Amino acid sequence: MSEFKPLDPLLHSQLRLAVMSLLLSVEEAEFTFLKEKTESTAGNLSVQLDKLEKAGYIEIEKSFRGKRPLTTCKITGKGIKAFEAYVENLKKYIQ
Amino acid sequence: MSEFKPLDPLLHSQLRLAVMSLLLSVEEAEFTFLKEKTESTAGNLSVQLDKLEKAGYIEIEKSFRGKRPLTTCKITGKGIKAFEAYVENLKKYIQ
DNA sequence: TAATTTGGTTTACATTATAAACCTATTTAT
DNA sequence: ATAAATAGGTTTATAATGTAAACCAAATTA
Repeated sequence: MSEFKPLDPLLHSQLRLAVMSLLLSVEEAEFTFLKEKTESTAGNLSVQLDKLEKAGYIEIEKSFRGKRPLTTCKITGKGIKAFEAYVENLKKYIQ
Repeated sequence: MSEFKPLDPLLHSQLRLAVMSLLLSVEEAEFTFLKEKTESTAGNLSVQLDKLEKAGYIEIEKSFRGKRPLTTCKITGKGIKAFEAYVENLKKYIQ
């Protein structure tokens, strides 16, 4: 009943979890949007996005808007599944 | 609406959260009980219990059962409040 | 043309988590 | 009686993680 399954360390991080949460609702978001919503520093966000991408939880597209770089993120199917599993496991910790 | 409040770092840790979760339901638990339920190593558990105690989230009593040392833990009012606040904040991350 | 801003990345440092090693005392086996 | 194993932990060393500060290139503004 009260079994504590391991919590995916990639998701059990405040900033990465916030990012995933945002991406779940919007399905596509710019770096600056994520930065504002999460109130993180750019450096921290950059690092954490990298990790999520390497895990295959999000996809990152780099392009230009006008002449400036633009980084766009979207969650993947794998990311959605991982998030859902994480939430299911987490619930057993918090009832 | 979708504001991400900071998650108490003391509780946003798999093992410490599991411990707090257990202590909430039983109100008093022995070291070995916590160790079995959380499937943690004694060393890790020892360290994490220390942190929870230093934060005032739990109380640790050391005594003897027969001739052997016995460590008993119980959650404090402060701990309960912190746990509840953590859960409230966390919910905004996971809907 | 110098300073500031945008949109980030890289790097260095501090914190954290974890396992391994250790410790003291007790119990069991020889 | 002595040695080996077990109980019930703590301490310490190392690896992993999170974060901010420093940095960079290009564009914009003063």
